[in-house]
Amino acid sequence: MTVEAAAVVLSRDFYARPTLDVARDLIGQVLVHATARTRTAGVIVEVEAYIGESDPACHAAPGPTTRNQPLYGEPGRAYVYLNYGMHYLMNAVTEPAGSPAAVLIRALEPVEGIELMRRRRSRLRRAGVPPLPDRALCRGPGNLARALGISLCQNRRDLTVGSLVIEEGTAPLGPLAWGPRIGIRVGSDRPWRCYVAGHPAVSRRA
DNA sequence: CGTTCGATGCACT
DNA sequence: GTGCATCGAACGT
Repeated sequence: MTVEAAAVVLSRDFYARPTLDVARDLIGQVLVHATARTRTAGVIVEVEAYIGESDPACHAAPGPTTRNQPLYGEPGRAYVYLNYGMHYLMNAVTEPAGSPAAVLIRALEPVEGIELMRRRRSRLRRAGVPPLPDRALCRGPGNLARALGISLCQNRRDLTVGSLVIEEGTAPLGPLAWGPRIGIRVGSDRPWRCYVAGHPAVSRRA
């Protein structure tokens, strides 16, 4: 007889803290999206912090707008938006309500529902093109959203309860590294990207 | 290896 | 009308 330990879901208090602390502590936790068919899940290995109206790269930089409203709201909720017209990017809202900030999830090491991930990621590929290796399924924020089936429907969802949650991880990962955030045109001086050094699922570039 | 560039939708000015 | 918190195909070396 086998007994599985019940997964512990991260509490709201976890998110209601300084964003850089939340970013660091999210590494190694497990992002889970359960649909009617299957659970897809992966260990977080790369994140970026976006902190306040004074951060020019944060969506709160222009002040409150329709789109960035979730950033000002309750911590522990999802902030999902469409980028470049084709990719959904998922954040976890941080800091107490009224303090607009979030952590962008940039890469996962897939652990569950890998075949479903591969199906969701499969583009129109010619015959003979090899399938994506596991480490590439959730490498990059747009890719992981697609692999987990995350879209605008998940915007504002409570990450502490329900079908989209972040659970406590168990296995320790390698040493962490900090560096400038990727792909932004402003605010790249702040070293607010945190990732597992040398992990194969971490997105490249610089 | 490396770099460039087009796809694509919508929030914001 | 402008500009993205991207991705991957298509080049060049």
